[in-house]
Amino acid sequence: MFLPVDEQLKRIRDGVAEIVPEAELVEKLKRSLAEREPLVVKQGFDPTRPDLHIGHAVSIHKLRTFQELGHRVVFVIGDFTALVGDPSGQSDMRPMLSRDEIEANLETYREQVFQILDPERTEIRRNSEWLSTLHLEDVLRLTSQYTVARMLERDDFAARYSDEKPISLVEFLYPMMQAYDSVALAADVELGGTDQKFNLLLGRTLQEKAGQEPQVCVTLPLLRGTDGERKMSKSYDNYVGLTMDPADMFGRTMSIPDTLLEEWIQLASGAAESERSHWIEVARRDPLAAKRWLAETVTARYQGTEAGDGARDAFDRVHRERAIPEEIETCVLEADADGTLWIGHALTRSGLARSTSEARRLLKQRGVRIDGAVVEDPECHVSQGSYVMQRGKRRFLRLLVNAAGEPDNCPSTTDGDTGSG
RNA sequence: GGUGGGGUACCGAAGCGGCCAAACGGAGCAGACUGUAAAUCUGCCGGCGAAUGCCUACGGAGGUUCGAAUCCUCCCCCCACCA
Repeated sequence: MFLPVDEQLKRIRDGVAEIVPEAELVEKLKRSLAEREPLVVKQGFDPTRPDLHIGHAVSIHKLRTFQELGHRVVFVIGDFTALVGDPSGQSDMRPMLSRDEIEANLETYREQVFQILDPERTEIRRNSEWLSTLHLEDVLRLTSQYTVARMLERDDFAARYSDEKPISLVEFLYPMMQAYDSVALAADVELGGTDQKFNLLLGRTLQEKAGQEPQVCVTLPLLRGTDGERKMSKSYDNYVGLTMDPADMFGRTMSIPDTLLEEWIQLASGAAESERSHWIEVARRDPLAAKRWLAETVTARYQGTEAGDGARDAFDRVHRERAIPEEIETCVLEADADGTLWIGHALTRSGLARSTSEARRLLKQRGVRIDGAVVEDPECHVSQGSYVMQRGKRRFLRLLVNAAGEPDNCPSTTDGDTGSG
């Protein structure tokens, strides 16, 4: 399991943005090899957002690499902040969670993370373990180890400061806490996105002050979301979730702009280097082909080869042949007393539209089809029976209209993403 | 503690007594085009089963007015400068 340092380094380097400082990593690897002692590699995660996406996966796969190289991976859940909440009030991004909620989220994390990491060799730790026992004097000592000016160097603080946006004092403590996690674990390596660089470096500083050997920071490129602009995030709804169903995974991947292809092939496909460069080349002359390969590969990576194939076929059906998908969800709705159902209500009650007003708009804009035919008349009623109802180009539902008296039964079409911000 | 500037819809930002469900951008949704997209163009974009209609909404609570996002009072919150 203990590969030569060169070999280890090569595998670690692949796809990372930066290793600071690389020379120290080499030293650590050498020592680890000589003493047969694995390195402690940590990364922190926010328990308030338990939905992992393929952007997170970039670094989790790198953790996996360390694991395969025989090192000790510690997955740190930042539950302490979530327990306390953010008293500054202006940030609803850090809601207070109960212990039960945190436990539930942790469970969700496990399921997703162990799609990638080896459960046998992954330690999951909560930072409340060591943070909740600190006394104010400990905290004061910590805060004396860093200066405000240096804090304000951090990109987002600098930006907010010059934009006259508030920065509460606790926010200075978040990076301190994350850095202290490294001290508590005596981490050798910390992983994170490039936007985490500041926090990772702070870990080094605090470790040094604590008399430890500072950790090496390994940053990974941020995967941009399906919009091709912003970093992937659930709150922008530009993400591909690890536990999404295969059709959605495939579809969302297909929707990325061509300009993003190279980046995604590089970071999200998980393919070998030679294969990646092949498809990057293909992407230049035949983006569609490359994108289909990418979508299939990404889907197969998390859902299995079969799911990848299936998703591709289903996608082709809908988008290339403009046929209806083979499998669509069924929604059973109760007819009104007169035995019919107004199409506007069918849209709302099935979840295809958020409100009757929206349904009406869609109808006006000829965005609704029943059994493949555009609904021209916004007042159209359907009688009892089975239909395929379609909103826009890609949202389908099998609609079953029942006699009055039977309750509605829809597979809760809630894509109600309360991403809050 | 003092002085000044602010809080408007998902976000940013106009409006400062009626013409305001609120300009304009962005996001989002639908349509056209296409290679799934992107770009571009068009339309929509608080809710309510037709609506020159009703309800809800411009930080919160009251008030003045025939009429308030706009004026007054008190409160809450944010920012800057000075201390």
